[in-house]
Amino acid sequence: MDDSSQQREQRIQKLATLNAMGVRPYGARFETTHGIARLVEAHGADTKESLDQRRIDCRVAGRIVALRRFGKTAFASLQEGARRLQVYWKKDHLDAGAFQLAQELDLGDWIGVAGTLFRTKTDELTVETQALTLLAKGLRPLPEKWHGLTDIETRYRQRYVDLIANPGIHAVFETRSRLIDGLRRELAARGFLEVETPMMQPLPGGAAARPFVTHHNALNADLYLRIAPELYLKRLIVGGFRRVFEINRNFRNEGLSTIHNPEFTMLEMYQAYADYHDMMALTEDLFVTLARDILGGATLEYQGRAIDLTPPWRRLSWHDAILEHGGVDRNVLENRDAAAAAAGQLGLDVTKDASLTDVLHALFDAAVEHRLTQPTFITDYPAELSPLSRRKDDDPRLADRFELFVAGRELANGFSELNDPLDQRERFEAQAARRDAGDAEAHVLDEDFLRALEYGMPPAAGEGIGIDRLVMLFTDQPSIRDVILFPQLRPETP
RNA sequence: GGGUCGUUAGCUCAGCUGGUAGAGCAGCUGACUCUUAAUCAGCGGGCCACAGGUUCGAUCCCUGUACGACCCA
Repeated sequence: MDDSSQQREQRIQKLATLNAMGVRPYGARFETTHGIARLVEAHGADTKESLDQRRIDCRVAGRIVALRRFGKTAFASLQEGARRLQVYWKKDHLDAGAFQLAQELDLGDWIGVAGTLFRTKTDELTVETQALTLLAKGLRPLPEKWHGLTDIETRYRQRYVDLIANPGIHAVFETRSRLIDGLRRELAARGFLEVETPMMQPLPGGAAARPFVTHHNALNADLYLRIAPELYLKRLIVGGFRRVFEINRNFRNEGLSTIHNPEFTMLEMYQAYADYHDMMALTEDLFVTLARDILGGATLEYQGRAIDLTPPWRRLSWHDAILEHGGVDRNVLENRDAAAAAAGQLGLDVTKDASLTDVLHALFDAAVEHRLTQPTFITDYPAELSPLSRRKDDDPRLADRFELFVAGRELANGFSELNDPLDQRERFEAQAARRDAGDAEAHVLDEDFLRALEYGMPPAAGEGIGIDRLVMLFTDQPSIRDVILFPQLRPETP
């Protein structure tokens, strides 16, 4: 961490020079009249004549990201966020101290400039500097101006450098913010109340995943970072909230990949008296509204593939999807051994005690998921795989459930909520049996949740939407690490 | 967890069949009062990821480790 380089040493030397000049290399307050983005927005279209006539004075601040000196004059590009503004100074128009300071400036330094707007003879909007303030001296050289920073590891570990060197990154996170903001706004407009439920839970519930464990000293109790807020949000439906949602982090103790980060952001929403068809319609409505808002239309391109979010989206049952995309014979859906043979042909490992549903589940993941490019609701999951979902009235082996796939990835999971406390207990017990058989991801029986259901939960539908994956889709980013500012990496070795 | 690939100057990258390392940008010195990958002249900067091994000799070959990327589970 304390790596030194020639350039860093030189810049530390410069601090002494600056001090000797009476310049504080780390300034305090600096009043600006404009942020660079706002100034460019306000005056980026003004003509040379108009600027010369009006003599617009401004005070701006930014990081020097380019510096072209010509002896007694210089041009610098100041960057603030993703935007740049050129400033110009010449010896004649600065006092001696300011010019001396200007001679000591380096790429990466933060400066504040007071001056007048004009256009250069190449017609670039520029601030003619009258006063110059050093706001912060940079001690480390910036990445190269042309190729920038491309080393992926450095980009994630030192995101601050990534944001300086690749200002386009700012836009991804601006879109992320607008997307989350838009979801909050749209849900509020539909009568949903935003709530917060525990991130630290005595029992990890609401999803099939391994949790992180932590310990509370004063309570002398282990707690789990939540894998989902589901069971708490449903307790709120029991308590009489009609429509609630939560946007927050979930934590799952599993491997990392381009679509998995151990902490990720999830929207979960619950609507009393509704069913899973209502949630599918709501999802279509939310997505297309956000797309029009943020992308300007219902179509987008993701990694070279055109995707059309215009509703209605295709609905396809889980079993039909396996038939359609798995290239398997219909008897595979009913015959465990035929299914195992089909799975074997795809190179999947099938254990002896895997049930028909387990094998079909593996087939679905391997053969179907990545083929679902256009938005598709896969419906009617096996109840066996859906321990918190209501059973279908006409076939209790299936659940009133859907998952949404776009661009070959699961983006959402929703269902009509199981509100029969006795059935829920049986489902938990079946999960406990799986857990005893070695399935570390099986659900844990939550007595308090069952107690809540026994007070009566109105019929309700709920859904979780993976925000990070949604942002990936909207910003055309290939990896979840590109939409999380500080993705999880192995700790840096010293 | 398995496989493949990568790690060389601050950054982006070369480096042949094994003979102790190069470029561009950045930096330093000088010239230059409207440039924008400014230009011109000169100069510095390296634990070649780390640890072993083979060899007279290793950035290069072999083994292991660390970190990363992608694919698979």
